[in-house]
Amino acid sequence: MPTPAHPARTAPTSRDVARAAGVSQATVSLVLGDKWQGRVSPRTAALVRGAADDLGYRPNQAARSLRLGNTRTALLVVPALTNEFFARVYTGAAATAAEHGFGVVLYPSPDGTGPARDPFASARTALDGVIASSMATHALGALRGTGLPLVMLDSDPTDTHDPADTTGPDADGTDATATHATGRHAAAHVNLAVADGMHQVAHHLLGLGHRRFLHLASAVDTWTFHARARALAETLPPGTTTLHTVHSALDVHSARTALENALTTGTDRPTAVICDDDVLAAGACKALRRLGLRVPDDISVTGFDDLALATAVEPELTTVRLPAEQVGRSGMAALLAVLEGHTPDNTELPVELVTRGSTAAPAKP
Amino acid sequence: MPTPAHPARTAPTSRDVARAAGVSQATVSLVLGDKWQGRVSPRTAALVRGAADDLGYRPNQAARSLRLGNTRTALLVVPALTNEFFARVYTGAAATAAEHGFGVVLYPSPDGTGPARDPFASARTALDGVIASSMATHALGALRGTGLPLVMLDSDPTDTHDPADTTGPDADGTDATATHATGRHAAAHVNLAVADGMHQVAHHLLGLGHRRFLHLASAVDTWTFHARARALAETLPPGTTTLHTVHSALDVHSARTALENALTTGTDRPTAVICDDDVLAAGACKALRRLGLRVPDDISVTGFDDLALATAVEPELTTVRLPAEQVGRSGMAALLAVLEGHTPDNTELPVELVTRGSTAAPAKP
DNA sequence: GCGAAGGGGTTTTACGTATAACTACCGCCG
DNA sequence: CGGCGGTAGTTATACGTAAAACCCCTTCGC
Repeated sequence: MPTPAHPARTAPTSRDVARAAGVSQATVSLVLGDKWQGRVSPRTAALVRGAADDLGYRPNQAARSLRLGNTRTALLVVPALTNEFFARVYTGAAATAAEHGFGVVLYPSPDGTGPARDPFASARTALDGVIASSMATHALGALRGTGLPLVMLDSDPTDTHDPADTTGPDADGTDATATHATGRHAAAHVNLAVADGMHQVAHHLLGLGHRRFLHLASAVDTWTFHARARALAETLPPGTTTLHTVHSALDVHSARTALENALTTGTDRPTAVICDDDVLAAGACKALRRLGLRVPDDISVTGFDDLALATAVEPELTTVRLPAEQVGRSGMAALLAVLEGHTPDNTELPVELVTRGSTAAPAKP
Repeated sequence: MPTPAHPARTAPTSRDVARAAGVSQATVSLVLGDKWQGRVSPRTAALVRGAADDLGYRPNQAARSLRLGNTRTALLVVPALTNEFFARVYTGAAATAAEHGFGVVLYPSPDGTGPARDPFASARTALDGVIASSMATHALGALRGTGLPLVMLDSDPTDTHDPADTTGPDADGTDATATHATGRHAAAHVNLAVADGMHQVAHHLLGLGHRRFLHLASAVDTWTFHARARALAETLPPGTTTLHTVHSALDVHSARTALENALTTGTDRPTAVICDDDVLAAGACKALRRLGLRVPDDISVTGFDDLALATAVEPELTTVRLPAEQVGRSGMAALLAVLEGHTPDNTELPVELVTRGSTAAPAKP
């Protein structure tokens, strides 16, 4: 066996590398930090590098962060990872982060809606910035007041006071400081063109000949869903079309019962159900089947998001494809820009209608 | 406006708290670390606490980690978060971690399969331990050699050499050290009773009268899928039953084409398709519908995992419910135990057959 | 022949925390 | 009255890194 000289294995430090290379610790730091232009000879630099990966040296991140005052880590605040959309947002954000030597740590709501005292306690590592979905209502409150750079996803772009538009000025003098604080972290916005998406859905259905619509909407009280509802209402010509709205939680079962209730108590049946989400659309399809209606022959259904679910169900869903990974990438890019001192523009990412088997011309009466 | 005495806002340190409370920094550390029993008077302790949250003091995690030599952070290595199962594993792991003041950072394969040089580069923060799914084949190689405590999820429990059972002893003397190294991080295992799950599926179908089976298996070459195949083969009585196997990637489209190919070229049609995953089952249902076969009247289908998808499709899938969150919780608990010096037992979590509409007695010929 | 300019490093310091080691004070017992 | 133990702190140090400040030697311009 090899000499067990040092049985207690501890990670090699830059000083160990220095000793091995016969130079000072400072030199190691310069070389490995690529700051040795004209300060260290190429020979010595090579020597240091050799010693470093002989020893398998990895800089201690804690020490690095302490010295540099930054952590190269961002927090992504989302409602729940089991929602495929947000899993994809994370994937995109993490990819862009990795390209810049950043990491991403998550703060999803544990149970999907809990209050969860402190998002920053769960993120053991300190943070350089935050990317937050407006749907992550469980954490928006705690976000204010932290002077951290903030990027909001799919939230009201006219709202610069960002986290929580609650309450006016407080009683005591904290008002001025609060204004100052929110002013400091120049919040950037990354939004999806959800209004345009709803436009496209509506025009698609109008073009097929539909006139009576039901909007199966998310019960989550968030800008993105308000924007969809508003866009839908504005697109449908009044007088010649009717639009009813039903709200539901974002799961298949809730959607099914919501739609069953709406249709059994309903007046004249809609010919198309427009859903805020593919999950809702899947629930809608189940409800319709239960009621003996065929999709799309008797009634059309549209979704939103283009999740994997959209092509897993039968018939496949006509839906609006959202560039989820791109949301994450753009969000992280905006955050990185803020961290470099720039003030990025708000971005709005395009969406695309995907026509599949769940929509067709309405049956002749 | 309030006096802008200190325009450059920097986070308060323990020294600031000390100054505000009129004590030394060490005292602050003692009080806030709850180590002041008999060392600091209750009056002073209260004073310190008051000053601390007046200033909104939060200990600098980087400094803390540097001093303590640990980060209270674990890495969870999974194939992809868009797989609902692993999103739920994360949720469970993060919940248990939070209860113990730990954080969890993720290392999913960016594109679902990439090689991705270094999992630890992406995790900017240093790590105390690793929890890895055996399906995260992209990272298993890099995991070996890091002396980090390791918990394996759903991998061969008899394999203690854990990451990568590749290669025998190497050429040079690294063999001894390698053995020593793997010996050091006493890998714990958290497994699912997938074999029992397959037993239950098989007995359910046998009980309904099925005799000709097709196993739509995952093409991923991993212990968990081998275990399922083996369990299935062992459960079906030879002679009176037939079992064919088809492999597919883990997405709806691949599953659909795989099954279509199998059934169109096939000999005598199976009466039940047993799938390794709900996603595969959804694909199978689509294939069968395309071939004009009704589920479950003409042919039964079973899934595995009990994802949300299982109740979103029509008919709802008979499947095996896996306690995904519990996998994460148990994995994190095992890791925490290792970090406290214990050597936890391998755990096997029970699974449960959920009978739904995709299975029925086979049609009389 | 001498000051200036660099090349090639080294020494030193700071980051914020946790804790070991030390000090000062007081009451009390022998 | 000297010492001892307990109380209530303080001072000093270490963690590993990055970088500012310094230092010495050689070369070069004039």
